[in-house]
Amino acid sequence: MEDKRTPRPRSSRKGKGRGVTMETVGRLAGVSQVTVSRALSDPSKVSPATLEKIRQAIAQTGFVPNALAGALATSRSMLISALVPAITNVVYASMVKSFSDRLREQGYQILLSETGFDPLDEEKVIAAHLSRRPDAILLTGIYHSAKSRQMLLGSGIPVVEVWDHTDTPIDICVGFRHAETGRAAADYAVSRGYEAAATISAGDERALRRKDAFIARYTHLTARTVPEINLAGSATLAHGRECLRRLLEERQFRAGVIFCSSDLLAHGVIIEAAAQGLRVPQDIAVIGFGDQEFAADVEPAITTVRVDRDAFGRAAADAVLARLDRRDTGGHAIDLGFKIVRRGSA
Amino acid sequence: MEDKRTPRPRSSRKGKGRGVTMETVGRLAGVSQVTVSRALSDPSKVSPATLEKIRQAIAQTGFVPNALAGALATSRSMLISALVPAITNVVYASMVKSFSDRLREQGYQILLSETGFDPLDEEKVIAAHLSRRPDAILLTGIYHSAKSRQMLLGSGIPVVEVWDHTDTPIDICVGFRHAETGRAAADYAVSRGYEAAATISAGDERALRRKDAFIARYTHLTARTVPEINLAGSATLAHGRECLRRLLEERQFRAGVIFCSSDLLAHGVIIEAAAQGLRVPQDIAVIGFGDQEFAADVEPAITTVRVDRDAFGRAAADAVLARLDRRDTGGHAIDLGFKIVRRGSA
DNA sequence: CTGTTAGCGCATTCAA
DNA sequence: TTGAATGCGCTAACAG
Repeated sequence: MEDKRTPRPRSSRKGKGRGVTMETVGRLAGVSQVTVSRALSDPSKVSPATLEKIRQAIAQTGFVPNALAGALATSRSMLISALVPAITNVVYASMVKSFSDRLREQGYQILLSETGFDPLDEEKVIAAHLSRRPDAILLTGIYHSAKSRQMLLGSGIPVVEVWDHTDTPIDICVGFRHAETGRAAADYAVSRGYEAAATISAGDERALRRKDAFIARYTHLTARTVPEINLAGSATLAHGRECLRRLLEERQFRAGVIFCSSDLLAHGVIIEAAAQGLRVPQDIAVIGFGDQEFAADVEPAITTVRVDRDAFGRAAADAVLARLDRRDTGGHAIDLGFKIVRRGSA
Repeated sequence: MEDKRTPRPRSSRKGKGRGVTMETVGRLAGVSQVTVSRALSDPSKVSPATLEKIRQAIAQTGFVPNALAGALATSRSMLISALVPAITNVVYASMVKSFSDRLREQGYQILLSETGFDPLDEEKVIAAHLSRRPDAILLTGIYHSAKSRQMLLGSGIPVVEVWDHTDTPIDICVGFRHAETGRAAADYAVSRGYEAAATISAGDERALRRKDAFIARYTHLTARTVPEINLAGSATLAHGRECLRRLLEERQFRAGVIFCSSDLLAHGVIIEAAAQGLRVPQDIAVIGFGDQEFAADVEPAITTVRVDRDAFGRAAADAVLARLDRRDTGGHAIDLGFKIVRRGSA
C-alpha cells in the first residue's frame, strides 16, 4: 500500500498532445502505430525485439489504450448493460454481482443503472445505454414499454430479462414465476394450519402479483378473507413494524400467519411482535420472501421463499456469452424455480 | 405496460448496413449527416421544416446515436467511473446512488465496478476503466498502488477519493476520519461507565483502523485491556452472533460494551445476546457503525456512528462537476465528519 | 441555415 | 514481421 502523495500537477494541458496514443508509443519505439496495436492484441505477431521496445515505450508513457476508439473500429464495445430497479436493494445487487463476475472473466465490463419500477423511466435509461453500444443488455422484469421493446429489438444485441418469467421473452428470459411463489406460500400456510392469514406487501408490480396469488389461493382453500396492507414505499424494517401495528389495530387481525413481500418486512414484523409481547410463530407466524442473508440468523429464523439470485446472474451471463459466441440456442425462457425454506417463523 | 410480445426476428444481420447512422437518417430526410448531428445537439440551428423531416426519419428508423463515436470525436465520454469495494454492501451502494443520481441529472452515466479490498485488484480495474476514457473517476479509500496513482495522475481527469480522509489527496477527497470515530466511540463508552470493553471487527483496513483507535483510546482512559475479535470475512449477522459467543466463551468476556465495525455485526450481537438470555444494554452494550437503515428499528435500537453517505455522494458529485465546469477550486480534502447516535443498545 | 472537409484513436484489409 | 491505407460514426471548424 504505497502512499507517496504528490499533489496533482494541475496541468490542464488542453491545446494539443493531450492523449498518449499508439502513434506516440510507436514513434518512441521506432515502429508504426499498427505494430503497437498488434503488440497489444496478439504479441505473437510481433518480433520479440520490437515487442520489448514497445513495452518500454508503453511503460515510459503510461499509455492506456483508448477503448472507445477500439470499440468504434470493431463494433464490439466489450461493454454489457445491466438495468435494475434499485442498486441499493441487495437482492438485485447480488444478482448483478454474479452476472458481472462471470462476464468480467471474459473481459466484459458492466454498465449499471437504476431504472426504478416505472417502464417509462426505464425507457430513457435503455436509450442511454444503447447509445453506448453495449454488446448485450440485461433487464429486470418482463414488462417494458413498446418503445423500449422496439429499441431493444432494433439494437440486434442479446437481451436478457431476469427476475421473472414469460414464455415469450424479447430474447432470453431467466427467472421464476412470481405468482407461483405466492401460491406455494399459501399452500404452506394452509398446511401448517394457521387460523387466519394476512399480507404485507411493497408496492411494486411483482410483489403485488405474489400477494394476489397468495390471497387467491388462500381464500380458495379456506374460504377466509385475507386482510392486506400494501405499502406505497419500499420494504424496510420500519415499514414491517408499522404494518403489523396497523394490522393489529385497524384490521383487527389477532393471530395467524402473515405473508410478507420481503424478508425485511418479515423481520420488521418479528421485531414488532416481540415488542408487543406476541410470540412468533405461536401467535403471529411470518413468511418472508427472498431468503436474504440475515433471514436464517434472526430469532426466530425466517421461513421464506428462496430464489437463487446467484444462479440467475450466472445463468443470464452464460446465456449472453453463448449468444455472443454464436453457440446460440433458440428462444430461451429459463425457469429456475424457487423453494419454500421452512424455519422458525412459520 | 405494453406486452405485445413478438419473438425476436433472429436477424443476425452482419454483412453491411448493420447500424442506422446519421448518414442513413440524413439520406431519408434529404439532408446531410451534419445536419442530423446539429438537429440533435442544437435544434435551434436547424430550420423547423428540416427538423421535422429529421424527426420523422429518426422515428422511422429507430435511430439511436452512437455515443462511442461522439465521445471519440469530442474527447468527452459523458461517462464517470465509480469504484467501490463491494456493490452488495448497502453502505457503498447508497453512496454510489447519491453520487450517480446527481451526475445523471447532468447527463453523465456511471460505470460501476467492484474492486474488493486489495489495491492490486483495484489497479486492474482502474486501468480497465481509464481505457473507457471516463470524464472523472471516483475511488473508495485513500490507499492505492503506485501504479494506480500514476495512471490516475496521467489521465488528467478529476479523481475523487471517498469514504476516508487525507490531507494529501490525489485530487479531491470527500470523507471522514476513521480513527476519529473509534476514539469517539471509546469516549462514549467510557462516559457511559461500562465496566469493560471488547471489539468485533471485519478485516478490512478501515475497519481495523477504527478498532485500533477505539482500543488505544479506551485503554488509555481506563488502563483496561480490550479483548478483540477480528474476522477474516465480511460483516454479517451470523458473524456477529458467532463473535459474541466466542467472546463469552474463549475470551471470558462477561459484561460490558462491544464496539462493532458494522451495524450488521452489532445486530448479530444483539440477537445472540437475547438468545443467551443476556440483557442489552444492561449486561452487554453494543455500539455499531454506519447507522444503516435498520439500526433505529431493531430492539433495542442500535447506538452507532452515523456517517452521511448521501452527503458524501452528493459532495463528491458536486466536486467533480465543479472541476468539469472549470468552476474549479483548489486541492480539496473535505471532511464531512460523523456523529455518535445514542440509542438503546449502549 | 446547410454542406464540405478534417480528424478523434484504433483495427483491419492488403502489400511488401 | 512490418507498414500504408481505409473506415468505424460522430463533432468541429470553415465555407457557402
